[in-house]
Amino acid sequence: MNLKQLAHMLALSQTTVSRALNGYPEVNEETRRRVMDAAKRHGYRPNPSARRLATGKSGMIGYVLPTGAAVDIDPHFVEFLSGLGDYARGHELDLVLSPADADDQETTYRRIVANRQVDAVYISSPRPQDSRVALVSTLGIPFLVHGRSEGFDFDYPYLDIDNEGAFHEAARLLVQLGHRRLALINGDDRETFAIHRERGVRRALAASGLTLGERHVCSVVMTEENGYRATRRLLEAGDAPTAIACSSLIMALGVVRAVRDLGLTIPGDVSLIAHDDVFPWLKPENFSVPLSTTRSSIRLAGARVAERLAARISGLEEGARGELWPVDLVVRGSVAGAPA
Amino acid sequence: MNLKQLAHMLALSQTTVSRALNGYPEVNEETRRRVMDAAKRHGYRPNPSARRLATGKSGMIGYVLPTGAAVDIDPHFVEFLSGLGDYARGHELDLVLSPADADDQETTYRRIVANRQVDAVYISSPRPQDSRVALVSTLGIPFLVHGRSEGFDFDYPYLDIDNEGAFHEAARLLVQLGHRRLALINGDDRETFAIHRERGVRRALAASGLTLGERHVCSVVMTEENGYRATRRLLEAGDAPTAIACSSLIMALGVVRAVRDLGLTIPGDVSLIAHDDVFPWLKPENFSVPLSTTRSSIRLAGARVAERLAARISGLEEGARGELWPVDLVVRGSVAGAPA
DNA sequence: AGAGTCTTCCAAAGCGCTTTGGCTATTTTG
DNA sequence: CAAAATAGCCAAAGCGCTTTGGAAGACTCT
Repeated sequence: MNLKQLAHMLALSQTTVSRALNGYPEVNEETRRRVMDAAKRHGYRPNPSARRLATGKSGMIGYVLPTGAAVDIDPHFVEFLSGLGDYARGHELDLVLSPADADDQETTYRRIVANRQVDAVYISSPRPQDSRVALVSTLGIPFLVHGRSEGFDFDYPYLDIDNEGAFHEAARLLVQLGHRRLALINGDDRETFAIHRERGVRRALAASGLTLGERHVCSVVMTEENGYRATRRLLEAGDAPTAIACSSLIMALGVVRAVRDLGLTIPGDVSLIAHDDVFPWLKPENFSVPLSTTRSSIRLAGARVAERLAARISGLEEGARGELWPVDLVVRGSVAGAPA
Repeated sequence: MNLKQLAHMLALSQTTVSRALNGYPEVNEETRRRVMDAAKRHGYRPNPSARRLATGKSGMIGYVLPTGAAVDIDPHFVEFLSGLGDYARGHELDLVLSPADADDQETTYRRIVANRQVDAVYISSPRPQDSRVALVSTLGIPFLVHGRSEGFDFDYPYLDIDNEGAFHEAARLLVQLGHRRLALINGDDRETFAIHRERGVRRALAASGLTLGERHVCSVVMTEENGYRATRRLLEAGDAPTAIACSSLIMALGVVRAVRDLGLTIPGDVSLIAHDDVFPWLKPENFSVPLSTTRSSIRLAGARVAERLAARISGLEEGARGELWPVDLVVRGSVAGAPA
């Protein structure tokens, strides 16, 4: 059942039927009702390929997926995806993932924009001066950054959580508890979120005249193993920290294991606060010692990103609106006063 | 730069240019060279929307993503996706995720097929008599099942790992070590993989005249917390098992925590074998006691699924070819002889 | 009553590609 | 050497939708 048939069956022109269905004003309400009625009755669904060719709109949002033999997709991605799905479902919005060589994403961005394969894209895990952000904003496709870049002379729309604030709060709490030597086990410090977190910790320390020792901050891919190694290194050194801030729950698993392996305890010897993106399959309250966390649901962020992208596509949202979500600090058993 | 312009510039018809580029035989090799050359020089890329309208092919593979407030996407998915990406990248294959209400995926399948939005789909986490498999095979779109369904009177193409064999081997090893009371902490037993694993364990036990006690098998969503709870329940009961087979590394985290909480040790009091899908961020050898596992890379499976789907799209693969991958049993420190 | 304004509809021209059905040389065949 | 086959190209017809530029009729206004 296509437009032609439907129009013929209604003894109307394709034009009128098309306009009736798409809500154009120049069609009699009575006629519109007839058309919509017939369309529903015959299960007419406009062919998206055709509509797309005619309008250039695809009804999809895009994501360039960095891949490569040495590249692992972040497990956070799946939760973010759940959120996207929560919104997209029921809005007939599909998501297209375009895998690209992690070292050359530009080609892919250009392709999907030139081909008008998607109506909007989002960018995640941005870095300062992220070339994707610059590229996409010149390409002129609606987009949204999940996270923030930095160092541009232009603004752009984003959704980010207050990483700096979160880690500032976390570090401030630890300092208040008497800790003088903090360590930060961070994610990849080429990414903005990690930079912001470090900034937060440093700011809290500075407020009490403290600093983050050179060897007390490390930046690694967020795996359990890396959390373990970093912790061993920190705690086996001379000026071992008495408190650790950690950028992910998965790394925190490694931290906990390392502390135990060394015959130390949390929070007796070491206090620990980690960031929690709220996974259904790994919860901080279920750690052997319930973990204090800075908490922000990445799934909710995914839903909001989808919602805003949809708004941008339909022109409801414009401009470089930035949205910064506060982060909860949830205190549980893994923090205590500094050991004597 | 579109076909028309390119044709005009070459003083050829669109027909000839199109045929030259698409490798049709009825064009002079000399001419073809000229055309391809010009196309490359001017960076001509056929408009996919137009091609799609004309041919009905989209160059994308589809996946219906079950979503819902109570539905969590499996973290395994992200690794599978990495694998898909590994293949798809460089083949200009995009992946479209169509979020659907988990309780009504049929509508979405029908939509993407009717709209010819994708050239092929894959189905994951199938159950016996899975309605998606039946549906998709009547809809007549190329597809591949990752995992297996059961109980159909027709065959279908799939890629699965030998779950039964894997858990059979694991259980057999435990029995050989003298264990008499095994327990299985399984995933959702409405899914085929879980059924097969249980079958494998039972078969191994039966071979030695043993059985899997009713209360020694449990089926839960594979989270750390559920692994913990299941283990507590198992070990605190009267006829506590001396060995546990566990369907995922994430659950195994909970198992380990529960064992420790009860003041028991692995493998002194309890032996443990878990299934490992090979995550980069959580490795069995890094558990406090290195974990014995049945190992099969889900990422490799993802790549193979993409490869086979591509083959099916281009007609290189046909029929109901099933592919069953063997699973490695990797023995590490978490298993030992049964306690006296 | 005539001019001007709405309202409601339509024919036809795209969008950019693939594919069908010829048409003209050129080569092969009996 | 005439007939048949082949190679190489093209014009035009789709694919199914949106949108432009009218046009016909109804209505308002002076």
